[in-house]
Amino acid sequence: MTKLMTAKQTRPAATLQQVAERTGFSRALVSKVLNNSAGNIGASEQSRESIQRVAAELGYRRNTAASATRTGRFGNITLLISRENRSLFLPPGLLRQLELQSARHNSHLMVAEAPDQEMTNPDRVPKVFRELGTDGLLIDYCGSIPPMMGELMERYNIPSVWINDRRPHDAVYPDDLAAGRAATAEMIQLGHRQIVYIDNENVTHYSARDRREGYMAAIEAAGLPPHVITLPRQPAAKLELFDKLLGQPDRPTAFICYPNDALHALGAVAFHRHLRIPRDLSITCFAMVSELEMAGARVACRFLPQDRMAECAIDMLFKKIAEPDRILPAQAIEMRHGQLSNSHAPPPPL
Amino acid sequence: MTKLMTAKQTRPAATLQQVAERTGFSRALVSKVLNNSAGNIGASEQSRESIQRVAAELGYRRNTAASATRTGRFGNITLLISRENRSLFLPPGLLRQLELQSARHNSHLMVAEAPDQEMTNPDRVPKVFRELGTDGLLIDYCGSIPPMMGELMERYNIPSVWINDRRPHDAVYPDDLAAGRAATAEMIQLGHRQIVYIDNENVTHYSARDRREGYMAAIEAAGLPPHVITLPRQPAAKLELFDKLLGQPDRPTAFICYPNDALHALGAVAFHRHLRIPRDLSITCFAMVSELEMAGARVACRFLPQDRMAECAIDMLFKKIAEPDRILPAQAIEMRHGQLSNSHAPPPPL
DNA sequence: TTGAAAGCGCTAACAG
DNA sequence: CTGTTAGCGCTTTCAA
Repeated sequence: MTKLMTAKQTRPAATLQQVAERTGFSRALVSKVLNNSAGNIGASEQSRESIQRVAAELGYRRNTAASATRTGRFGNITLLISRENRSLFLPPGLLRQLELQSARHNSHLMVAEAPDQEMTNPDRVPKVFRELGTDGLLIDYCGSIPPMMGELMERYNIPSVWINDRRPHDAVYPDDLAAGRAATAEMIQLGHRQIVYIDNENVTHYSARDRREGYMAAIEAAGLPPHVITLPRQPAAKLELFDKLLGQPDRPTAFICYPNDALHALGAVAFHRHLRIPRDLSITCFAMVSELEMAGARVACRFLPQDRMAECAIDMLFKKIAEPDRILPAQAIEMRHGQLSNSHAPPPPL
Repeated sequence: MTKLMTAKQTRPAATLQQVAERTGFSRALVSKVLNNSAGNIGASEQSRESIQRVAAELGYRRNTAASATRTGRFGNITLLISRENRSLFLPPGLLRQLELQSARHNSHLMVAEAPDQEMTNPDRVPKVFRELGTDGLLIDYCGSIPPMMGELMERYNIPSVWINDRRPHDAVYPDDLAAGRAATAEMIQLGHRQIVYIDNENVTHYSARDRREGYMAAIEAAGLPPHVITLPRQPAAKLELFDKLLGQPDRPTAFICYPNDALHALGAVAFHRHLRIPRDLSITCFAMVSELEMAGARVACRFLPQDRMAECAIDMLFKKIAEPDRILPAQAIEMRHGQLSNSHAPPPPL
């Protein structure tokens, strides 16, 4: 008689077998009642009740692994994130929304780090590639995919959806172009003629490029002079730059920028020069939240609705899992904005 | 005539069986060679080579679920995060470090949201509780645990480690008390006598309390007057407050604060009043990075080393998984700091 | 409406 | 060193 070492650690959890024995029904029936979510007919009202009662009593929990072994569905999807910072975009809110949406599909969410560019050692390939254990991949990897990873993905052909990367198919990303254009158009609409776009210093991501291009498109369509500034690195230099800009007689009246360093340096200078938001200066910025605070003012932000993004991506992925061969068109998510009146007003008479 | 390949099938990766057939060896041997990470003796050099070659050829990948079914180990751990924002602390860096450490143990990292306080509907209990499918739980839930969750955890008794919550056992958290004390002590050491502590407005987390207590302890030990300020909500009010403070003849010379709103409002006012950092004003703050930028200056931060935190937590969890009954003492992670000289100096002669 | 039986793919014990 | 055998817990026919 072989004694199987069952990992004893975790379980006061009963098995189907045990529930079956206690109720007097077969495992098959018990399985149907407990784990067949879709209208579990095939058992009488009485039997069902009794089975459910006993299962609850015994603390039955389905063994995910066994179920997966049998059905071929693992009941989880994997969020693949880049190990390189510049290729990663994962605000906590997005992660949570992804989890939420994943749970709606009764699926777990796993997180795995994608291998580095230089990785070649097969031992260091992440488990998600080495083993067969996930139903689909949500790839959050902006920029170029490491060659090895591409190979692996081709080879194993796991249903995948890309987020945050502009690809023609199987992708979901924010509509940064439209966001940049809309942000600029609003300023123009209000009457601004000197609209400065402040670029994020160390960003290579397509989103930065797209937003700027949106700005350019709107500016050019209105026949206005474009004014794009790349922020210097030195903290003091930022202040100097803004101070010079705002000290001109023909100073800019509107700014579009990324948050943090740029925004706060601008805020400090504006405060120093007694320029009030939005009376003397209109500002908008891109962020993950609807508004930010900046030296005495609230600034309306153009932000990505993370819930929409997550819902779209996860739904697409499950469609992909259901029909792996079908190529799905990419979806651009429209960005939203906070209360514009907080930081938008017509330009002051100069 | 072979059938045309139906477009990209989710090719069922080869099984042990198939590799066995192709090599002529038994499944058992093949399994030993391919999946027994620990020095796979039990097969001759030749056999091993042949098996590995064929496995690679056929694209064999172990089926995680089947393996788990057999061994009772799922090969994943779950990060349980709170659905309520105020109880969640999960900077992206921490998530990645957790994944990294998890991978070191050859384990996947899953993410699940903990149920709300009021949740009672058993259908909405997350899958991680409903099913048996994870080896351990990393609980990131600061504050009081929802009663139902407590019940579930008691009942199912999954090996768990708490992060970010001060518990006597099975927990890993930043040493905020020491951080608050150290931050204050450094200022005192430099000769500051008017040291202001700026509280985070809407924080109920123990960390805020601990840091403040650390401040109080250091201040009292030095026989200095404590000065704790809670920031007002209105953006303009913040500026006013700082302006009043810094306008006094006997103004504070050092600040300890949380980043963002407080820091930037302070920065704007300091800039306006021509107070330079650190010549006229010393500042330190708590953050997730070693330094922050603030109106023309770099501010040294006291920050949590996320890699240490993750390593500690994950190692503890795997210890717990190995010996579920053993109660492990909690670990406080010492916080680190950036380049102090950037924002620390002796107080100016007033 | 119920149950018997046949595996899913893998691994561990035990022989040879 | 290698193969045989017996399951892990679950789901799915198929028959009663």
